[in-house]
Amino acid sequence: MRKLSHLAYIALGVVAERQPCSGYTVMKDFQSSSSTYFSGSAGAIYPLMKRLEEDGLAKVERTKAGSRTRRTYTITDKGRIALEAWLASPIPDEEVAFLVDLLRTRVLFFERLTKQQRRKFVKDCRDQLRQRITATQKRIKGTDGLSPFEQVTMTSVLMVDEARIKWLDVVEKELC
Amino acid sequence: MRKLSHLAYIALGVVAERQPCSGYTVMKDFQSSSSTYFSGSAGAIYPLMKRLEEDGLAKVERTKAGSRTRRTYTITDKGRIALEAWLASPIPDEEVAFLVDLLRTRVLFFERLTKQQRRKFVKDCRDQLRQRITATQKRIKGTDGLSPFEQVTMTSVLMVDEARIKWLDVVEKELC
DNA sequence: CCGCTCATGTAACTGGTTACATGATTTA
DNA sequence: TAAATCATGTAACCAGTTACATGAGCGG
Repeated sequence: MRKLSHLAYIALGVVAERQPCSGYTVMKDFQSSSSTYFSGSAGAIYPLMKRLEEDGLAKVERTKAGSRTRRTYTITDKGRIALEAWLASPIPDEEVAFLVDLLRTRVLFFERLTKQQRRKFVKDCRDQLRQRITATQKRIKGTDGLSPFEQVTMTSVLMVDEARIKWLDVVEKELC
Repeated sequence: MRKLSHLAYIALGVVAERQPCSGYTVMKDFQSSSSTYFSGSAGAIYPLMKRLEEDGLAKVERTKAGSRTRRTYTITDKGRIALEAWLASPIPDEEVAFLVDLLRTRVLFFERLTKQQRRKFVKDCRDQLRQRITATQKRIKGTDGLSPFEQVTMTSVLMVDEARIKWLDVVEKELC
């Protein structure tokens, strides 16, 4: 069986959680996720769902709706095993290290900015992060029916954003 | 002019910093970077350098070395303007939000793991993060000739990793 | 019946990836 | 002089992206 991408594993996890569900459900899940790494575009999800089915990780039930086929996915035993193996497998160092932060990247080239520009950058980022934090807090408390797993996942976003703000203080102190 | 990718801007920044330099230098810079988002593969960098030249953002000086051509890049005025525009432009929300954390993703599906497996996950992650922190600290202090910009950038990695460890404490408390 | 959301899909593209190949130069 | 590293590149591939198209079904 071909190696699964991160997108594939996450999609499989979504199916496991929300089954029986449509590709559309999976797509919407990605789109409403607080992480923006995957856009959750139709062009990514629908072919992926097909692949999951081809690989026997999910099974699909087809129903007719007028001229169209409606597809409802459920996870198979094979899919469950693959998902759990992924979840329980030792996390490779590269995955632990796989962190992207586009703010950090820009500071690498701060040399080319004037102090004013740097201060503006720091201020803007701080404002945006604060907004994001408030929004995330609201989402954690406000959304009912949020599983503890989803809550803790969002807490991660919160804590990392707080760390990023603290880091901005360092940036300001050291480089402005 | 075509829109530049993140990789392109970063590469342009590297050229600006290290010029005159070869594509190989840029490649090695990516590979030794503490961020693993880009692999810095030859297949990405060399075509990219060509694109930068085509777009007039970098200029290249060709010298002969035996049967091969050696290329030395420097940034052009146009390139400098593009780079500074990128650096000084307001950071779009999506970029602030563009954070990937593969540990977080897994916890989303923690439901499928036993408490033991969860504890193991937390322990493993914590160990790996601690190692990473130590390594990063060493790199900050140990590497001589590290610019303050590079130092602060690495500090970001440090602070975020520390936040991730604290988050793991929450995971343990709430979910194990 | 209009507009919105649910739902499914495809075509063209893009910007990466891995893997391979090979020559030049330095150093032990 | 052999091995390592510097240096340049390409071919095949792949998993995403955007943009487009279209139909079903429901509420006002």
